Amino acid sequence: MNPITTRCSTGARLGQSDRDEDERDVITERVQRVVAEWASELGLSEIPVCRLERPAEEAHGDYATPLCMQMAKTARRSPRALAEELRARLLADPEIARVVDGLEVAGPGFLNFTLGRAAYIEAMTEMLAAGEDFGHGADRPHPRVNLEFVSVNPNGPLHVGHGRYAAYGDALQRLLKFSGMNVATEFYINDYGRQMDRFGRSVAARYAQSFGVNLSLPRDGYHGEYVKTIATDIRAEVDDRYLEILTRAAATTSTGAPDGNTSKSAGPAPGETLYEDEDEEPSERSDEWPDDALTKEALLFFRQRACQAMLEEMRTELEAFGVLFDCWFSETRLHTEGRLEEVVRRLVETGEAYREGDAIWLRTTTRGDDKDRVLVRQNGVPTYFAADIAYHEDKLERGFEHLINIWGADHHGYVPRMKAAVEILAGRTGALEVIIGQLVNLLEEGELKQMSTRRGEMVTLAELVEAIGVDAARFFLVSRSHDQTLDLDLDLARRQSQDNPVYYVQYAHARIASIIRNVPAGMEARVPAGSDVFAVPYERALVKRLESFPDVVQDAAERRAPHRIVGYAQELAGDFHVFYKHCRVIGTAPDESASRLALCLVTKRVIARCLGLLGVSAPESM
RNA sequence: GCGCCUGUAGCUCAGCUGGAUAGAGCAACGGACUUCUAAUCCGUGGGUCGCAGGUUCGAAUCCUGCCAGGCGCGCCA
Repeated sequence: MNPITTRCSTGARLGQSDRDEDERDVITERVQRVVAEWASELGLSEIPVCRLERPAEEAHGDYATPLCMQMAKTARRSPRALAEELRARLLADPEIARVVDGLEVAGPGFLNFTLGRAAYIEAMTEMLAAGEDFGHGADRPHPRVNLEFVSVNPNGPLHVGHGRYAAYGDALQRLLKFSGMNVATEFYINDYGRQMDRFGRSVAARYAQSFGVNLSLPRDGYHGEYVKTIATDIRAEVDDRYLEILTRAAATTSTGAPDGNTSKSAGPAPGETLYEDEDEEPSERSDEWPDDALTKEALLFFRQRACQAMLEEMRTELEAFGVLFDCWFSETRLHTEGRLEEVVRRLVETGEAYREGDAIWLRTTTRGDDKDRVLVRQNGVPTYFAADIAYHEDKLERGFEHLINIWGADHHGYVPRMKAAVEILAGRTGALEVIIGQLVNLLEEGELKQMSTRRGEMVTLAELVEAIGVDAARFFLVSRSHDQTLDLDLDLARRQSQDNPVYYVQYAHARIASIIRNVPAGMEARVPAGSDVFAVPYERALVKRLESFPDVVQDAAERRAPHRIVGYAQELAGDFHVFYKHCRVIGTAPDESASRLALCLVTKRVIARCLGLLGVSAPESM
C-alpha cells in the first residue's frame, strides 16, 4: 500500500481494470469505515463522505478533512468537539496509527493528518519502481476518441492563432493518451468552397502577372507575398501553359477592375474594411471570368496546385512544430464522393430534415438550437453545415465513439447546430464535445492589430518560432488556459524570450542529468526501507510533489487543461531547485545519497514527461 | 437585444465541480557562487479577487443583478 498516494495508483496501468477497481487509497478507506461506524452510533441518517484534501499550507499536514464542519449542523455539535471525538476513534485504528505520524484538530474544525517517514519511503519506492511510465493512467480502449484541431482553409500560412490551437490540441492529445484514453488526431482540410476558389484565382492572377499580363486579383483576393511564391513555383513547373487562357481572361475582366495596382494595396481603404470578412453576393462582378471549359479547367488547376502547395507547407511547418496528425481529411472528397447528397437524403427520409421554401432544413431546434438550419439552399447548393454533417458521419462510421473538436471562439455560435446534428447521427447525446479556444490578439507597440489572411497581415507561426524557438513558443502558447484570450507582441516575446519559464524547467532537467553523469561507480538509486532518509523538509516537499503527478495528469486530462501541466512542471522544477540548493546528492552518507539519487531520477523522469506532454524538449545539458 | 468567454499584485496570468493567512513569473530593491550546472537560491515591498446582493459553518470559486472588454448571432465558410 502507498499511504501518500490517495486517489490514483502509481504507475499501475497494467490490466484493463476500471478506475473504480484500482487499488483504493487505504487511508481514505479506513477513515471512511471509522466514520461510517461513528455516524451510525451518532444516529445520523446519512453517512457523510470523508474527503481527504491536500492542504496548501505545509503547517496543515499532508492531508486534511473538513468533514466535522460539514457534520456540525446535523449532529448538533460543535465542529471542534466532533473532530476531537473522530480523532480518538481514528487513532484507535491500528492501520491508521501505523502510517499517520500526527493527527490534529485545527482551525474551525479541520482534522489534519501528518504522515510519518515510512509513508514517504513507501511512496518513493513505488514511484521509483514505476519507471518511465509513472503517472500513466490505466489504459481505456473505449470510448475511441477522435480529436480534431487546427483544421483551416489551406489558403495561407499558419498564423499564431492557428499555432495556439496546434500547440493546445497537440498537448491535449498527448495528455489524453497519457491519461489512458484512446485518441486519434485529425486535421480537416477545408479545401472546398468560395474561399479556396478565390485563392486559386489569386494565384492564377499572380502567375499571369509574372508574365506581364495585367490580370487583377479577384475582389477580396489574397494579397500575401506567399501567393506570388506559389505562382512562381507553378510557373517553373508548367511554364506558359496557362498564359494564353489567362490573357483572355484578363481581357474580359480588366474592364471594371481598377484593382490593377493590387501589389501596393498595403492598408485597406477605410471603406474597404467594411467588407473585410464579408462575402459578396453569389454573383461577384469582378470575379466574372470567362465561363468556358478551358478557363474552368485552368482555374481548377490553379486551385488544386495552390491548395496542394499550402498543405505541404502546413504539414512541414506543423511537423517542425512537433505536431503530427493521424489523419488529414479532405472536405473536397466528401463532395466528389457524393456524401452530402447521401446524408441529406437519409435525413429527409428519417424526417429529421424537411423541405421548405425550396430549401432543405435540418430540425435542430428540438435538440437545443435556436432555429432550424439550412442544409441545401434554394439554389440547390449544399451548405458548409451539410458538408460538416457528412464529415462527422464519416468519423462515426470509422468507429469513433467520442468526437472532440477544437474551434476558435469565432465559431462558438456554430456549436449547438453541430451538436444537434451529431446527436441525430449518433442517436445519442454527448457524442460531440466542442472545445472553444479563445483568440490570439496581435499587439504591436501596445496597439491591437487585426490579423487578416486575405490581406496578408498576420504574424505567422513560422515567424514566432524563428523569433523564440519551438520550445519557448509551445510553452508560451499552452501556458494559459484556452479560455483566455492571448495577447502576443512579437517584439516583446523576442525580448523576453530568455525569461521564458520553459528554461527554468529545462534547467532543472539538465541539472539532474549533470548529477547523474557525475555519479561514481557503485552508487545507485535506492530507497532504503526502515532508514531515516527524507529527514530534510525540501526532500519531503519534492516527494509529495512527485507523488501528486498522477492526480495532476488525470485532473488536467479531465478538464482538457494542458496548461495545468505547465504550472505543475514549474512547481516541480522549483521544488527541485530548492532541494538542489540544500541537499547534496553525491558524497554524503550512503543511504541518504542513494535515496536522494532516487529522488533525482524520478524528478527527471517526471519533468521529462511533463515537457514531453507539452511537446517541449528535455535537454541533458544547457 | 440574445448567447459564449473574460475581469485576481505595476504587467502577464495560475487558482474557479466551495475550505484555513489568495499564489507564480516578469518588473523594483537587497543579499548568496573554494563543493553535483548561479538559466539557480534567499529576502523585501506590492491585493476593495470588476461592483452590489444572495446561498453556506466557510465564497476569488456557486446563484442573481449590474458595469467593462472580447467573440458570435447568414440559404458565408
